Amino acid sequence: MRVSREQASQNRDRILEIASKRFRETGFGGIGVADLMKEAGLTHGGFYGHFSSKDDLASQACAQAFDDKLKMWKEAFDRESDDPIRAMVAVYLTEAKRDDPGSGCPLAAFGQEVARGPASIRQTFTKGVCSLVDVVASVIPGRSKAIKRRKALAVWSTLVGAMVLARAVDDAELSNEILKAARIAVTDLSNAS
Amino acid sequence: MRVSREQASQNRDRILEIASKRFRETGFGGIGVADLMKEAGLTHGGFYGHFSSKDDLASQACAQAFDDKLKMWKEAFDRESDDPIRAMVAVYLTEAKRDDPGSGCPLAAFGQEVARGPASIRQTFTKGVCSLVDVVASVIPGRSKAIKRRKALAVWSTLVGAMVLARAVDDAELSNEILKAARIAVTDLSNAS
DNA sequence: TTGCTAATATGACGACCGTCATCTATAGTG
DNA sequence: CACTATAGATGACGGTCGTCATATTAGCAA
Repeated sequence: MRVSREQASQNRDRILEIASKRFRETGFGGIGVADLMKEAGLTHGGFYGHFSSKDDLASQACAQAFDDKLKMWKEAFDRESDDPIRAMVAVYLTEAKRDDPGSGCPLAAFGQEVARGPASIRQTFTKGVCSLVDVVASVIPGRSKAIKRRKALAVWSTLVGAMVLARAVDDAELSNEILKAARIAVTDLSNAS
Repeated sequence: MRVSREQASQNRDRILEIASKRFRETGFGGIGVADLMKEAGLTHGGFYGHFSSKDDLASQACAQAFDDKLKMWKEAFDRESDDPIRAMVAVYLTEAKRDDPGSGCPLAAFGQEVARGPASIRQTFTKGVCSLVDVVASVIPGRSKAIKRRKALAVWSTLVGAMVLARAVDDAELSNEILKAARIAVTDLSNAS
């Protein structure tokens, strides 16, 4: 069943897109190559024509999630030039985002698994962190570059921690409480001296 | 090879202790029942005499990690009654803790996996979160109970997010930077109006 | 149109893992 | 001391998963 070069390229993109979403939902170990391919409308055999291993796919899927989010935040900050951090918090720390990890933040989805995973994925993840930190640092109010960067790191830490805890917790009320507390904390942090 | 009741009870405790440590290092899925038992000096066969399933062990190991940490923080806050949050940050957000997840915070170790895991573990985790939040809320300076609780939730979010990111990242300098930024942010947060 | 190549399908292999049945030897009991 | 209940050992079963060998089909170049 050979397909056209264009079709094959589209298939590859489709696999990546699906993997990027499903890995965020289930973790890298939570879904297998065969299921991923089935969701892309293919069988597992052709996988290794596109990727050299599952780790290779994981790394590329992770990179794509970061690229998407990087673009998203850049555009959001271009639109909301006054109080961008308040706008960011209002988008990030929502129940909707909490309940839809598949289209959400790769930091909150992959962090712990990346720490235990292979070097290739850690590299990709680290690059993604740097990019996201830079984007936020560029819109943080502050006197010096160093302070802006320091605050951006703290903002991401709080966002990620709150999202991780809000997703892990069993109690909807507590979960919402966590999101709200972090919204206030991040806003205060970015506006503090 | 029957052993004394006391010995059997010690064996059970030993399995739990090892699981609590190794699960924090590798995640629940990162180590198998057989390896866990081998580290306890036993074979895999006796496992189901002590626990009804691996999930059961995971839940109990998670609970034990929370109990340990709860006791640890209570004692620490009893000793350091002035500026307890500064003391907490100085203990939690260190390179040593980052590099030794096995004896570290269950929130930073299990969060993402718990969110995707079975209900039993989520329940245990949620109870642990509540306890840890309460302990920190009790030592946060603040006017009202509600504010103290809100700040405690934000403190934990920042601590967990910073630890997750610091562990995931490949670059030692960036990792230390994250820890430092979070130390400052948490201290400021607890002292803010 | 013909022949070659590339993309995917089918199927299998080996490894790992959770769980359980069965066996054994010994601690606890009378 | 004899009996029995039980902790643990041995080994196996079934399922899942990553990976690869091979077959098949059709795009693409001559």
